[in-house]
Amino acid sequence: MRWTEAFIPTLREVPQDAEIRSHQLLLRAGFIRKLSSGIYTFLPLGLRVLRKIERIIREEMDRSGAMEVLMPALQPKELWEAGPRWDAAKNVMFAVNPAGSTPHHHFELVLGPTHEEVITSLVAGNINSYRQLPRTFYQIQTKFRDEIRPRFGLLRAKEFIMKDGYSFDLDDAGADESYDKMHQTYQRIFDRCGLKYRIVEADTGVMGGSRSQEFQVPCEAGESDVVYIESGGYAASIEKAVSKPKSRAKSGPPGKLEKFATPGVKTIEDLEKTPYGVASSDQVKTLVYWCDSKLYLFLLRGDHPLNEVKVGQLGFSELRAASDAEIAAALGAHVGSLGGAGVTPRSHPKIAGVIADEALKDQEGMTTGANEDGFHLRGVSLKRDIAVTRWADLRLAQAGEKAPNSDEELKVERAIEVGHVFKLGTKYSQKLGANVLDENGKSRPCVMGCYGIGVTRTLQAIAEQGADKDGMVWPEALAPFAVLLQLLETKDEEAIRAAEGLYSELRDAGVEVLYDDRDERAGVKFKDGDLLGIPFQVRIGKSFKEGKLFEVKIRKTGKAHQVKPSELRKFLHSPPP
RNA sequence: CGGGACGUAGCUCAGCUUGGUAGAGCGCUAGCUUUGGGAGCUAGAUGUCGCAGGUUCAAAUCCUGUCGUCCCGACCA
Repeated sequence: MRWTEAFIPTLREVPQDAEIRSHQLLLRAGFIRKLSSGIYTFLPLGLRVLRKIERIIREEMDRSGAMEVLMPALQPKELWEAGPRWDAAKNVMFAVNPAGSTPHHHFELVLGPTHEEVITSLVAGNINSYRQLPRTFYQIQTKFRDEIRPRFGLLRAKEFIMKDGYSFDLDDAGADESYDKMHQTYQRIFDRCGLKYRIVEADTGVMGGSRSQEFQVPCEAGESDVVYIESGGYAASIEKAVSKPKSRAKSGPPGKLEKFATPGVKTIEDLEKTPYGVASSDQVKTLVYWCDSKLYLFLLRGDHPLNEVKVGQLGFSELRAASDAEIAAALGAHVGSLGGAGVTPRSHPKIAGVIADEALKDQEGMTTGANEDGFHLRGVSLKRDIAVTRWADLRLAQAGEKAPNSDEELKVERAIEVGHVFKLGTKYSQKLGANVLDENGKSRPCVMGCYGIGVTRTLQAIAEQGADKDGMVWPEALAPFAVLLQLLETKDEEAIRAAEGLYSELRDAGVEVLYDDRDERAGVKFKDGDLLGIPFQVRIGKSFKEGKLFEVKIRKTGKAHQVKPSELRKFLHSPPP
């Protein structure tokens, strides 16, 4: 393609509404444009990259034996109401009706945020026998979510392209096999995309299910926190991560429970300071949450943050921190002086339970609030003084703690989630009637798995991971073009002839080439060329004029090489490192 | 939805405090010069100052409302 006939609106300056590198570069290089918040147009170059990512996904999904289908974006609301997660999903779905007149549907439509319900109902209606299993379907298409806060360009958009795969098996073992196959397929896909990524144990969230892993691309601009150890023996999302706590500053012997005055002390840190000098690890932190309309106390060691996702896993569906006023009404003290000691259903009828983190089990000599403003208790024994109704892992894993399965220190890094695999079980198939008869003639719900890749998000993650100070750097498999041919001596007849000739030759040979034939100064072409990130820049300029040589700059290394025209094809085929 | 910032030319932004003829750089058009890392000079075109009210002789500027955008948080692939 000739640049002078293409649509490549590059920007010299950083667009005002782009914060992170990849978003800025995609806009500046003319790959995408924003239509509205979280809604983007793919321009020709961006679309070429998108199509290449999709092609890799299709090839690998097909290789795994999955079959592609195309499902409707418009879906009946009733289908969702019949499914297992309407309450959670309705908050992110767009409802659709004619904009200009009164609705003429008998039912409402929604724009699909994902397609588990659709595929499950398809299978329910068309697969009846265990002989028709296992089957794995996939789709690559636009999905819609009314994100409460779109951000970072394609990373969190209202309209985005996803690959979703869905497996149906007769039994659990089969589902595990399907899951493992997809897990491998995902590695092949992301490897081919040239991404460095980490596979982490993950929470299943509203999807539900029993096994789940995320494919995370380490990157400062990411929205997920990933916990891992260098050796690779453990990696989990921050929501899921488990850790061994550090030992306490001074694990006290059983002592006498004693109340002492702490005027003005409101925080764990206040109590650490003189004159009190109580290490945070020797304190019990008391948090109060509304869980499904009941108040619960959550106790953790002073140096351990609460992981709200783990609280949700205890079986609560709605969770919200109690306000100071609500707490005062229930406990008789304000935040800063709260504690679990002496709290029982009889003494505090508004408190439905005291849930304590496992790290506190059997601890003695702790310090905690006295449920009386300005007073704390020391010598607290968890066993003796606090009526814990339930023990659980409530802790947010922290960098510097030890992994659960080794003595290696955990690290935490930001990452972009590009893929997620779930073993769903029978949650959807039961609810939507995707049953088959097994070999004994007994009806059983299919055991399902689902497997997502954020395609548009992956595109930006690749841009983010590959970028350098001059622009984007695309891997050869995904670059919008393989070669950028730059004519630099725009007034030199011989150079023009050589460039035109090379352009035809490369095209005839099936090389994807973008020919920068603009009447621009060399500097402009260099800057634009580096910005786009095409792997090879073949320059016809000074060295051609002087010695009939092409100059090939390899974008990744930044190195320029003088190449004889006759050896160009060979050079491009096997470039120096 | 809570907190913060912003909305002026295609893009990046100044002007607003202290009301008085709408600005710069880049880009665009034409010409001359220049020609290997976003050229120089000359001449041009380009604006409902987000929108709606209000205050005022007079509003980009002050006030109120509203819409939009971005950032932090809650939500999530």
